[in-house]
Amino acid sequence: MKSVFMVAEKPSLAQSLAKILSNGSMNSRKGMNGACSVHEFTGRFRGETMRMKMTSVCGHVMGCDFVGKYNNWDKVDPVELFTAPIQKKEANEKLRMPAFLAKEASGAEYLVLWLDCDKEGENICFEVIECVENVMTRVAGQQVFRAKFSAITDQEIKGAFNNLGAPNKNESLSVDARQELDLRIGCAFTRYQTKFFQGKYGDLDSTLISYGPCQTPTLGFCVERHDKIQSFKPEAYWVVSTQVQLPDGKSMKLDWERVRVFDKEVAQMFVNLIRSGDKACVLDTVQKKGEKTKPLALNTVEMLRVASSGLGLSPHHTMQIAERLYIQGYISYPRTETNNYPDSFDLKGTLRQQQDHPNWGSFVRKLLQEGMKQPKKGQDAGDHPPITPMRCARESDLEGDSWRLYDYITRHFIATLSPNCYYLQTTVFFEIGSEQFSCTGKVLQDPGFTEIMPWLALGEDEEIPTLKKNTMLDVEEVKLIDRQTSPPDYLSESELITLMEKHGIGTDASIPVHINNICERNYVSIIPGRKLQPTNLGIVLVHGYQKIDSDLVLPTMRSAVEQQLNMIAMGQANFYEVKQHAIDIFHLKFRYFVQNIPAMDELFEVTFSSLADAGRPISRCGKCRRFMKLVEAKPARLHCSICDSTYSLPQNGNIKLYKELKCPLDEFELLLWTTGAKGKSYPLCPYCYNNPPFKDMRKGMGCNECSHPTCPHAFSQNGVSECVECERGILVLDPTSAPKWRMCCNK
DNA sequence: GCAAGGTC
Repeated sequence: MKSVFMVAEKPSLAQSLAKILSNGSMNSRKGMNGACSVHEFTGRFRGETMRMKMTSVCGHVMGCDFVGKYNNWDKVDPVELFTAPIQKKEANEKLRMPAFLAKEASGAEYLVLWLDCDKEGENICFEVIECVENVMTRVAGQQVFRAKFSAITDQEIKGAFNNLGAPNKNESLSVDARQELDLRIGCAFTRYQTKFFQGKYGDLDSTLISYGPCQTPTLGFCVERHDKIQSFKPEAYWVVSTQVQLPDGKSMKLDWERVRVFDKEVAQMFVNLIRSGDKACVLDTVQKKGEKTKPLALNTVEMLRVASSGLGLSPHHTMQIAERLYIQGYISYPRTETNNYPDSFDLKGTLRQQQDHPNWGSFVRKLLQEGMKQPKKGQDAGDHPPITPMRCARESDLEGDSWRLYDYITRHFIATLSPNCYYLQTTVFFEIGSEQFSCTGKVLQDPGFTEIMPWLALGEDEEIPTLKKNTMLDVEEVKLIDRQTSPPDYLSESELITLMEKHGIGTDASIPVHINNICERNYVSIIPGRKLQPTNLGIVLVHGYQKIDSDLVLPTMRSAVEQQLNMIAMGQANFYEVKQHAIDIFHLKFRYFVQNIPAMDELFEVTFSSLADAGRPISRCGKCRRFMKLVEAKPARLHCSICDSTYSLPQNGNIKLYKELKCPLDEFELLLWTTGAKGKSYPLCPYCYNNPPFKDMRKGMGCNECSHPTCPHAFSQNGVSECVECERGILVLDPTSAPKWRMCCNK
């Protein structure tokens, strides 16, 4: 019997697809890599009964990187990265994906690709083909097919299977081009900046001064807001505050139709005008029905916004929690752009799962009884259905933030099927001495969905009386109040997400990563209310780009590049030409940036202190015998101001002088690195650590004798260690025993 | 030690 090999983008999808295509009768087993499952069944394909095998990858099979020596920061000038050779390598070596695919596809006559229907998915199609084409059985005619589907429903999937096409090479090539561009540009700028500024300053407090086409514009948004705050000039303005007495004797404040004026004399004139009319005359009373609409079905970015502003959770943390809730079966797939339920979605069934819930069961039962409402019509991006609860969980089933996120997702889902919130709005218009005023009040009529999302509820009822036209009221007060305009606040995380989405910076899956990056690199700090306040480092970076080449930080840069790449995807432009053109432009931009780096450096100079001024003396240099300074700001390193040399150190630990012992090889004083909780420690020579003394020694090399992490031989990465025998001598690696190093005592 | 994009 012939066989068909099928591949989805992720394990969960392979399972759903196999279930549909096999009508629920399949044999499943774990694949050899432990991550992917294989589902087998028999079915009909091209008029024949065949063996079907459905499995998946885990996202991209391959990634790209520079070849060998170009990964060495010390041996390669970053400008070479624009022309350096690039290779594809396994995205995750542990998964052994190419081997797994080749093994499972072996002998199959047909390949059906069920990867996500976007450009990345198209690119993964060709990665899969590359892995399996040589192990398939050759038969006449088309052997490789592409399924195009827009929802994971019976009808859609079976329809796609009966109407297969071919993978789209152009779309895949546009992804190849993007990967290569991002790699060359990002790495060239990052390495250059990092080396330049870390070689000069001691208090940057970031292990990396990175640049990227997504992270840098993301930082740009935060600094833009900071600049607005800094350059804000408060302006004085005046408002007229008036109060009238109602027929029942109560007082009521009125809103001035002019709201405010920016000229004191004009304001005073209005006050005089108003005071000249002793009564307030009712011009009209208008009543209208107001409506607060329920939310759209939940997609990823909306979830991230709400989690940040409402739950105080970072996007990165939110995705980690959502991922876990998904794996445990509590919610649907959490990465989706779609905020419209597909027609086949079992809304009622999903709602019924929640009807016995202690927190919202009674609301759900009432909703089911009175008839749930149609959800609002949103956008279908063709990826996954909106994020919804998949089974009922109580507060005791989940912990802390997991519960809070599940609680939100479920309330949001219920709200999308609830009625809108209705209220009655009454506005009374007044005239006092030819100036107009009004007063508005809202009275709740039906809370609708706000009952399940109480934080969106209308405020307290503000009932105001309906007053007949021409009613005259006493004016109790006419006051001139002086105020000042206030600066905007720092950019909130949820505003940032909106800006990124609007400018096409990052994707639903990568937006949290970019935001996390600019926090971890210490370009911004999170202040209360999850607002992003740029640090000095973040500010001088962005201002520096603006001085040298503002394109580098412009939010339009990413979309401009993507537009070019879309030409490749649509077959309207040649892959090599477009890619080379973009590389050439950024190559020039890079050279220009390097030439003009003093413009950015001027900003660094006034903000940061030089390496020579930073740090505290700790140990003697083996060359000049003077004390070197330990620079403790990230990345921790040693600096000898006499030799003007910097020596990197192991990170994330404490560095102390080690018994004032000297390295027998180079006379540098030894240091002891210790790390907190587990109390790991080892002595090292700062020179040997950076310049391995023996051939074939690499940084971070473990024990080459027994590879045990606590074995004293593990110190071999530094070339020296305390002698385990006499505890007095120093062990050095014996190069005569290469390639198996051996320690020998110098005493 | 670099980017951004998939996903676990």
